[in-house]
Amino acid sequence: MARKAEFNRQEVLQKAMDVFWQDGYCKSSISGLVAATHLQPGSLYAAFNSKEGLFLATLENYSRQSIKKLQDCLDQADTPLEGVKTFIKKIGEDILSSKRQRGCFLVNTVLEIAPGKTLINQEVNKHLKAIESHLLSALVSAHKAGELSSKKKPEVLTKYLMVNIWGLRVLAKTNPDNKSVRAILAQILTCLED
Amino acid sequence: MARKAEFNRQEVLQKAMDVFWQDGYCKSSISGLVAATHLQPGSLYAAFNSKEGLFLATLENYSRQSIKKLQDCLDQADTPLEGVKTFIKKIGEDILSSKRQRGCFLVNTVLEIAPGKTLINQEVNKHLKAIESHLLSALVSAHKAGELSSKKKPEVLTKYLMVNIWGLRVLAKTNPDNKSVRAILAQILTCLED
DNA sequence: ATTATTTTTGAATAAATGTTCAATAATTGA
DNA sequence: TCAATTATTGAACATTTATTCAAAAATAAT
Repeated sequence: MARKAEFNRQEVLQKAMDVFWQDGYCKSSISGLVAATHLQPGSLYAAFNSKEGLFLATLENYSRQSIKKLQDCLDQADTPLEGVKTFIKKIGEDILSSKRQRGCFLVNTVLEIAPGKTLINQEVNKHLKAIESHLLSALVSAHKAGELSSKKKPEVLTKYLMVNIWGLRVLAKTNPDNKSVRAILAQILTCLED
Repeated sequence: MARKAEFNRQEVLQKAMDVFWQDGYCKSSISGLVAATHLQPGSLYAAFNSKEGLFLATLENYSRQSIKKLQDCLDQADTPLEGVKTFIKKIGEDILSSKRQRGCFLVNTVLEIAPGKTLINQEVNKHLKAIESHLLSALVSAHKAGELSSKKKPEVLTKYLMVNIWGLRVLAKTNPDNKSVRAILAQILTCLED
């Protein structure tokens, strides 16, 4: 017995995420978000409470998509280790192919938001840990399957890979040339090969 | 035949840098900078032209200090390779010791500012390349001195190390525990040891 | 058709933003 | 002492900001 919402939540989230991802939280204005989402301020606030609320929703949206990408790599690979390697290689391809260098939305956000116990900080760290945890379980599987040297500790390897992925995401923002990206990628992957 | 400026440029730059480094370019307000530097808006604008101008000056200030830190490591070490190792270890110590996790001012800035050909983007990339170039010459020296396996290419190694340093700087913003940082650091350093 | 309920609209609000500038103060050389 | 020159002050400016809300529109059940 009421009116239905006219907008598609997922579409709005995607549009808003594009804005936030491109310009960062602080520089993204409500008027810009209104233009991008084709929702009036009132509708935006009715649906997401605040600029921060909308931002948190887009962060969650991004995190979900990122984890799905990792999971797809793992699902399609013959072995866990191959899946992890493919995932990392894809990050490299991503850097080389995409024209606009937006890096990683989560990493951008960690560095943009001042350190502290704000909601945004808590949430973005939660999302980063979720990705790390998925990567870890893949490497634990690889370890158990004997794909990794028994000397290697999956926990350490995972954290090291996360640091390298983050570094690659920074690299993405510096207009790197193809050759460099490929060479760096090869160097990173060596930790999984011996 | 004129009045002297009352403020010390270096002190003002340092205070302004603290603000920008802590909160980012966008979120740092002129009123906050006025409070931190004890300069009135008019004086700030007379000295630096604009918020952007002041920011660029603090970036340059930071870059100069960073390069000096690297150079100090190299100067005090017995060999170029030892100097590079010390520099990287110090980044780890920095992460572990400092209470407020501000990461690296340059990296924060690359990720905050939207990609494009803005002055800020050009300058921050210039500063990052300057650091990379200093690191490269150290590794070239190490290579010539036989400290590095002749198979290794200093250029690739440098870029790889830069990516890892950037990744460490992101890590700094995620409240990492001591054990993780040390383990990651050890893993990174292996590329210089075999 | 009527009523109840929810969504949409978009103008209005108060606060904060970066920047300017005329007035004032301080210093220097003559 | 007196100009000349430069620095400092801080109020004022026009924008832009995030947010609100009363009115209007749309839907669903009775």
